[in-house]
Amino acid sequence: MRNPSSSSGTSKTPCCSKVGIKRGPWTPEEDEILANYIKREGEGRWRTLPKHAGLLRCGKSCRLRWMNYLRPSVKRGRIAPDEEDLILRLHRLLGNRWSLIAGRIPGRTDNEIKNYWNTHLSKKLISQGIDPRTHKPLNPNPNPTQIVHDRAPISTQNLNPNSLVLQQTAGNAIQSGTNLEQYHNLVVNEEDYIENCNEDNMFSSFLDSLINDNMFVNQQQQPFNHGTIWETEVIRSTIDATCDDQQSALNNHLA
DNA sequence: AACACTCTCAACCGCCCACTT
DNA sequence: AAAGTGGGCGGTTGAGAGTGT
Repeated sequence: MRNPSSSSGTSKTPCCSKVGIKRGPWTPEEDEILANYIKREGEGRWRTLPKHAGLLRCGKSCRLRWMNYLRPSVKRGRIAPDEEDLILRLHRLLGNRWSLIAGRIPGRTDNEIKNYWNTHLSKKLISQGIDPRTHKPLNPNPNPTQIVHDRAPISTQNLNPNSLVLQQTAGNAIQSGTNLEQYHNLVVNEEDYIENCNEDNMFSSFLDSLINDNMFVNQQQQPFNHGTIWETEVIRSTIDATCDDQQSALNNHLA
C-alpha cells in the first residue's frame, strides 16, 4: 500500500530489517496463520512472532493486524449513535488520546475511532460551527447561555501556583484514576489526593461519572448559576488545562 | 461507458516510554 | 548509568470503493 522507499532515513533502528518483508493488505491466509499462532502461543513477543509463525511480516504489522482486525473482541460494523455520542464526550475530555477513548468503548479500536473521528465527527462538528479540537465555537458569539462554556480554562497554575506535583498528579489522574469528587478534592488538597488515590478503579469511576451524566448537554442549555454545572465546568477546565499544559509544565520544571 | 473526483479506512511511519541487560 | 529492545501511540498515507458528470 505504501511505498517502501518513502521511509525517512533516521538513525533509529527500524523495528525490522524490511528486507524480504511483505507489506500492504493482509491476505486471508496470513490472517489465519497469525490468528492460529496467537491462539496457540498467546499475544506478545511481536518482534520474533513473524519468524516463529512463518510470516513475512514485520512484528509491528502483526501486532496492528491482530489488535485492529483479528482479535475476537473487535466489533465490526457501523458506529452506533450512542457510541458516537460517547466518542464525542470522551474526546472532549481526553483530546486525541485515541487509545484511552477506545478503552472506554467495548469492541472498538483506537485506529477505528481515530478514523471515524477524522472522517465523520470532526466534519460534523465543523458543520455545527464547533472547533473539533477544542469543542468550542469556531466563531465565538458571546451570549448568556454560553458564559460558562466560554470562560477561559482554569490553569492548574492558577489553582496552585507552586505545584508541579498537582499538575503531574492531575495528569496521572487523567491517565489512571480518580473520581469526580476526588478530583475536586485533588484541586483543593493534592497531598490528600496523592495519599488516597487508588488509581485504576478511581479513573473508571471518574470517567463513568463524567460520561454517564449529561452535563455536556445541560451545559449548553443551563444558566450560569447552576451550581453543579459550574462545578463540573471547573473540573472540566482543569482537565483541559492539565491535558494541554502537563507536558509543557513538566518541561518548564525540568528546564 | 468512461473518466474525474471524493471518501473511507487499513496499514505504515516515526516517536516515545518502560523495561531489561 | 547507559544502551538496547519491545511495545504502544498518534499522525499520515494511499489503494480501492463509491459517486457524480
